[in-house]
Amino acid sequence: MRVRFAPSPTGYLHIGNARTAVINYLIAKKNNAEYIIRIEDTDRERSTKESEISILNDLKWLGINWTEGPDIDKGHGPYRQSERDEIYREYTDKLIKSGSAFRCFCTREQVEEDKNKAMAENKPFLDRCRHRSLEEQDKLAAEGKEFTVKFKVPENEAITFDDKIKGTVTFNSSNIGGDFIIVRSDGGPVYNYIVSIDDALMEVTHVIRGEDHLSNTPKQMLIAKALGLPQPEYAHLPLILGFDKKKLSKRHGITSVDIYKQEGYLPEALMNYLGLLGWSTESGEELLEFDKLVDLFDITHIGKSPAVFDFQKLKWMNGNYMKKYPVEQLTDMLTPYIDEAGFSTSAIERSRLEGIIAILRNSCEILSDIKNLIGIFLNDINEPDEDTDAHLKEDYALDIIRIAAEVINEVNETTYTSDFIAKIKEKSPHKGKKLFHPIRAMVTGRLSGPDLDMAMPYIGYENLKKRVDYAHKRYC
RNA sequence: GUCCCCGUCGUCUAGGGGUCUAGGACAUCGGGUUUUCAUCCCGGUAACAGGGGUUCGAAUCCCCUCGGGGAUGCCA
Repeated sequence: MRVRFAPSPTGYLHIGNARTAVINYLIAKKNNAEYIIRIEDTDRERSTKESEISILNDLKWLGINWTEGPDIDKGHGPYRQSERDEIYREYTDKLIKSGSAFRCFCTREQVEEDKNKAMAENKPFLDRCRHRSLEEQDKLAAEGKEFTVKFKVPENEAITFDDKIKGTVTFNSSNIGGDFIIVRSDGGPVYNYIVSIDDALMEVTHVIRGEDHLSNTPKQMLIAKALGLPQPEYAHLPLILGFDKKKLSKRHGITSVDIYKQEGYLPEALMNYLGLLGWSTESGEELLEFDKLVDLFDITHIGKSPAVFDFQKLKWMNGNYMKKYPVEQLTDMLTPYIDEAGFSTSAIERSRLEGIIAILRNSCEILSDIKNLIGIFLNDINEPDEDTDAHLKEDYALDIIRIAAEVINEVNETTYTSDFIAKIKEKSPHKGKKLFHPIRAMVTGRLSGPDLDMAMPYIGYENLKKRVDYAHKRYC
């Protein structure tokens, strides 16, 4: 069994494509199959080397290890379509000579007009160049007339295939839009054409791709048939949608795998989420590490309907994967984000850093969450956010601030951790929420956060005093 | 327009004629723990797109409508 992922290097790795890559990978792993990467860079205008590199990097980061690709040629290369022109040219000649394809010299306007006419009459579009003889075509071409090469679609022929996800799908050849371009006027071959050739030549046995390719499948089958090439099995994955049920795009949130990486999502969480999207396990278990995911995966379990991408659930999953790491390792993972927040981790004692992270870790769902939390410990003073500010203006909060301002001078470096809160409690007319919430707000600058008793030792007496004094000055 | 695909809680899904007063997860709400918030534990709200059939019986089969998506000459 051989599967492939064929990205087009015209941008970053999109989360929807990543899903396709992941599903292919699960299948490959499950069946011990070869996993081929093929770069579909036939769009010369938009394809870039940088984007090929970034896509490949993102795939690696996700944990996908291909067995064949641009960097690993096992005799089926080249693995970039831009390097396979000779191969395609040969097939194109073959198709033209056999009459399965023809050169079309019509202008865009002419074709548009003909198409509209056919559409209006509800008849299949037949290209006006499709009957030209080879000699005639040669003559026109020799005259220097611009042409495209088109595949001659047979009339009224049933095209059926058994899609592994969608079931049996049938098209009528008269209904797929008529003769279609396989080579552009600039000589560049078109996706729908060479995908058939490459899949066959690379001996791909199972084509698993997005549903947006479903309507292209009959064209590709026709090509393979005309060329006498083998047909792969097909499976079309339902699309991933945004919250408004429209195809997932930038306005729905993050769609670039690279950004997920930057924001501190873990590759194993993304793998889990993407791999599980569209189906569920028998037990209902959802937190599945890679091996288990592979073990339980079965493409026939994937549903037929599109799925809305649930960012919250991904975060939930990510938080769960973060919990699996020991503090030491998690600290290493978090360090870049703490630095990014403007603190110099290299200047902080390691044991102190790990102690802080042990306290903060449960409040994080993604690595970058630490950026908003770490200031609780590392800042001298934390400016209260809007809600906290409002809270600190309450009468009971003001009482607590005044008391704290006294108490802070009654404790010292060594006693504050146990006595600061205790003494406030003694003097306070308030208890419960009206006691602890103001303390939290005053000390951390926010309404929620880690357990105060746990946090105190890591805040330090000096900073505590600064914060109390600041609050006293600001609010009283 | 035409062709193809799809339609169960807000979201991901289980369920393939009776065991469905429709199950699980995320989110949400409530309770408990925490002398505070969060975490954690427990519990609740919430769905078969609509209409016709077939059948003793339909979320499950068929048809229509509606809705969404995709393809339909030089994106993949």
